[in-house]
Amino acid sequence: MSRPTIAAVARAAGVSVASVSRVLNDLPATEEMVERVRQAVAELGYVPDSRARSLKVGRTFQLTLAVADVGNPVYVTMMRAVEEVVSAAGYRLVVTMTGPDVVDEVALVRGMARGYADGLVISPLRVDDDLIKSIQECDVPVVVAGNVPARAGVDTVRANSPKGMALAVEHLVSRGRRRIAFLNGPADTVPGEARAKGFADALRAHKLQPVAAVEATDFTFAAGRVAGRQLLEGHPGFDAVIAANDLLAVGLMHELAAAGLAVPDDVALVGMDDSELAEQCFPPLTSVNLGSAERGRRAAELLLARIEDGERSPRRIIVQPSLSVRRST
Amino acid sequence: MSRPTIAAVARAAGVSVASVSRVLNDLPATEEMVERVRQAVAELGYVPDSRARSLKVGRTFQLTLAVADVGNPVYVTMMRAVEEVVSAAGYRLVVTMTGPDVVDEVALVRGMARGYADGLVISPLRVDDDLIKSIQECDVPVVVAGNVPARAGVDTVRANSPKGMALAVEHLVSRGRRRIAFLNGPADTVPGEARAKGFADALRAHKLQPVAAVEATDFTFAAGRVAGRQLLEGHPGFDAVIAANDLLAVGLMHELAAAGLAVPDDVALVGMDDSELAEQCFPPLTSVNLGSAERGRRAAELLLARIEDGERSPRRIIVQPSLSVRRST
DNA sequence: GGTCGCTCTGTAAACGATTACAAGAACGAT
DNA sequence: ATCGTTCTTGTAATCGTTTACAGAGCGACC
Repeated sequence: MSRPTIAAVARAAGVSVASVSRVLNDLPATEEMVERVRQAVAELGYVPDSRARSLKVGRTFQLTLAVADVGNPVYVTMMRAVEEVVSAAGYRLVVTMTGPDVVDEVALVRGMARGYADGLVISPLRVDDDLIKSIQECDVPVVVAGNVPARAGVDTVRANSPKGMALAVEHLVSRGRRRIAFLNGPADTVPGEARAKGFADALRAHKLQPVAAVEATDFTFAAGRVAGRQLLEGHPGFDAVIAANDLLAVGLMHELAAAGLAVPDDVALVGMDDSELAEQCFPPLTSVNLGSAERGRRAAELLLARIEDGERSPRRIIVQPSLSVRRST
Repeated sequence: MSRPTIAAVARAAGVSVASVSRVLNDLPATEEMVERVRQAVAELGYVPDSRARSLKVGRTFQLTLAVADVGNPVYVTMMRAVEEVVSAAGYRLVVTMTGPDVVDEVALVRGMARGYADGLVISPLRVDDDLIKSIQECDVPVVVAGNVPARAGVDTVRANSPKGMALAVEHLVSRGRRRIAFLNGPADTVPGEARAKGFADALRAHKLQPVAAVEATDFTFAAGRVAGRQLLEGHPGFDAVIAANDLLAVGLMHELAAAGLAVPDDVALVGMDDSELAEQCFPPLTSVNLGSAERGRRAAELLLARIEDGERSPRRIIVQPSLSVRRST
């Protein structure tokens, strides 16, 4: 009833299990042996049990990418990049969603230990000591796509949000805008915090005062609409808005339209992430490219390198941003 | 150096491995035993090896969802729905990308056998005999979110594309449009074929002639733009377009704008899938809701039920569409 | 007090693969 | 003919769990 095991194949072929295993793993064997085993395998439709295999050899040839929200198109970009690198290296990529809570992430990292995958790329929204501890204790390599303290001693690849903010502000200023508002995501998240600080610094560098700032409850379209409405009600005097990601920007865009404000004529709008959505929305959104594809690629490479050599000193890579100018500014 | 095993815990606690296992699995044991084991586990930071565990118990408590393209927002909806159901049942969900080729799907299904997961939901773009065969031979349950022949005898959940097309056409007709064009995806895919047929039938039912039809090379935004351009160049005489999915519709929307045509005044536009993108784009897109969330949910339920009882007769569920009317019509 | 029954714990056999080791075969050289 | 080398194959140990089975302890009942 149940699927054949290697023992069944051995019996059918009239050889030992060791020989079957050898043939299957391309170890030296005679023509005839190969032939007999191949035939028995084909006949029985034998497929090796990867659990047993990985128990013995200690590797699963699976890598995991954990992201908070698959609905965020920036993760799609990252995912594609990671997938490309790891599959070229002979691994299978599996993606899991963690949700916005840090406890889920900790549970994931803990559970990852021993068995599910040979490594993990995680892009956490919020970072706390528990998470860092669980990463350090994890016995499979973990690389963080995001910002964790250097003293944590883990491989990281992160974006340069402040520089990205500077690019956005500079661009708006060059377009003649001076009254710049800020639509942030939750400030208690890693990107939220970084972007708030980056925004403040960038304005200061241009000797500008922030006109208004609101915080959305999430980095989502729906939260962007709600927060966008707040922005419009509270502080109507801006001529440009920078949003902490593209989803928020697009949410705001809808509220601007509802309020009868034209983009970019009345309000110029800059998003962040330069995700597919920036291209797809209308008008196409000027967006700060924080290098999500490159971050994904580098993170994957870091992971593979660490799997290769667990003793190498941790690297911290910072990917530089660029600006994709489109019609919204 | 390496992580502690159950034997190390047993040694540290001064008990047998069986007792440790029992405590960990909540089988009856004395207060004191539980206490000693718990302590040793905490001390050593022991985490059971899930490979060994699943080798023994024959289950991994992982389920896989395989989709062609994570960039397509319709899969995001489906993913969320599947995730909700399976995690409520105590499984972890992993997502893998197959790419557009059927050979990748076959390889995935074959490889899934024995070990990686306890079940699979697959949403194939293209179906051939090899794929069906691999599904039938797979020794973990597979449910297909899509259309496969009934004689294949596999659990399926599919959308009712023809009915969806009928809704779209009906709606456009009620809005006074008669010159309806069709922007399809690749016709050699399962949804492409179904939608082409549905479109033809729906027009016939209203005694209308198709004004124009083009095929995009993919169900993507970029392909939608290219095909949208063809549509505009070749056949300018339409007052409405139905697109085979939202990404194509949005791609076309950009080309319409570039050509100076207003949506919905000059051209009414209907998408399909009612994904998040339909809400996010501008103007918001009227879209046929093919029930992706419900399909995901039902597919996950089917999978769980079959894991429970492998002998039940295969079900074929058809989810009915509805229309989400927005400003594009 | 002896026997029964019950509960708890330990020993050891799985699960299905890989692989170290040893034994046997083949073959050429002396 | 004997020996040594090389190549192939088989036997059995192993990976880290779970769990069937048996033994030990102990209170209760006749």
